[in-house]
Amino acid sequence: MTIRTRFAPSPTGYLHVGGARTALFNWLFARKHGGVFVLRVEDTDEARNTEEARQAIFDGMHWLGLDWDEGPEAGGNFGPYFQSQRSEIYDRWFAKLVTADRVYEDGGAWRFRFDRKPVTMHDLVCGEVTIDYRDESNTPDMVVKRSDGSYVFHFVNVVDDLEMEITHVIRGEDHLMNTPKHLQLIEAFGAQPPHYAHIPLILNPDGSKMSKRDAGAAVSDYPRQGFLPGAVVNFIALLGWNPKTEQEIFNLTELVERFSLEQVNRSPGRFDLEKCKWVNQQHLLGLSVDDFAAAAKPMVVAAGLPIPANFTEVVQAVKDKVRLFSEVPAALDFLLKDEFSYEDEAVEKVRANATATALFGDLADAFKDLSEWSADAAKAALTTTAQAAGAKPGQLMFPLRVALSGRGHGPDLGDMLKLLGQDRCVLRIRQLIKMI
RNA sequence: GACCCGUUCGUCUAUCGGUUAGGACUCCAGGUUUUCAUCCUGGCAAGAAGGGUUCGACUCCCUUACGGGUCGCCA
Repeated sequence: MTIRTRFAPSPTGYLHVGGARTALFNWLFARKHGGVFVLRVEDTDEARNTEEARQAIFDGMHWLGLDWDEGPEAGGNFGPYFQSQRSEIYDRWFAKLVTADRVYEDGGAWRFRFDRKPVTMHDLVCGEVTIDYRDESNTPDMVVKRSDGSYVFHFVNVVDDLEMEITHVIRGEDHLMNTPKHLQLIEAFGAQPPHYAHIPLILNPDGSKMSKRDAGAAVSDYPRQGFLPGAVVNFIALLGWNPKTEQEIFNLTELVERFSLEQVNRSPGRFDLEKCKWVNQQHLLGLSVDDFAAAAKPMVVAAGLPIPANFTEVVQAVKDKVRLFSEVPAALDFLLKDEFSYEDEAVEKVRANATATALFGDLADAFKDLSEWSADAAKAALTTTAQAAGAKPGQLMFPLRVALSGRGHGPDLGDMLKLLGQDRCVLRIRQLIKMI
């Protein structure tokens, strides 16, 4: 039996991290078992569907690297994969309900008559859950066909999972109470239900439900902020699932190898952006300089900074010092232009450093007198200047860093000396002298 | 309100009756780096509460509290 999973978003808003994780778990499960991952668009709500939303969801899936074997763009033998194009199929299944006398008209709509008995589901994550349908007040017969003739979610969702031969339905816990309804429908059809696995929801840092507008909610924000897709996948995979090892950084292949539904947690997790950034940094560390430069370039351009011929070299200097691509422009702006800001705190430290204030003039002169400029030559000049005054070279290094970059943190000093060149270094030291 | 599900450091989590309750993020303190970052070491920090069961409970059961979910001609 081939395992078949599906992700079934409705195009009524952007792809959010909860949906992305649901898609990811379905994808991982299918890949892990050599199965098929289906994308189905649940666009039965004509009033709320938008083409933009549909596109945003596809873009998000592509960006995350979650390719689907069947569905829009991919084709397949169980199409069409847009529910709006499957009316005839639904009509056929609805007729079965009519024949079996399981639906009745109510105000122009059709309701499904529940079997009044306890219904137990065997969830792969939640275990056994029983809902008692004898309590009619709590489980009123549900509408399956609207008065305008269209079908509602519960009906089309169940029919399509059956029609598309889905073997495992992995979805958010918000669907847990829907499942007994779906089981009743499937029983009325005389069909075999798929396996179900309900995964816990993702919450905001404060524990409230994560929804539109919340920070980190939209998948489309991640490329904008300079996250790597692999890092986002890594992070959301670990939210509600654990690999039973102390390793925390995984690529997609490793996640596929390790994934299993038994290791999915039961309780909702809060989204911690700080840890997500850390995961991103870990992934960034493993990137080649060329790949890093290519990804950072658009950010630098967008910040209005010039792209020099030696851009890759410049980027190399900050590569291992940022957690996000979006931090790159601010991290190297002083290397690409002469106007940059000074951090008060850093300048204050230099001002308080008597050795620096006393020797800065000599250092600028020593730099200016060098016939050949290189990081090593400049460092040698710094050492000579310091020792001539009976000071340690190290005492001048932080002040020099501030003079060259305006800040206390940044690239390696040697990289800055080399990239800025002789004239700029002399100029910037003299500029700082004036400020202190 | 009714019905479901859940509850270990601030956060993500390990533990499947016997542990000094482990790891990671964050934060703090050292060290490495003559500078910055990386990195290394150390530290702060947890079983919601109350009852049982048991020789023994974070682990099993009950109650309460809290959190989340669901109760649509939305999906």
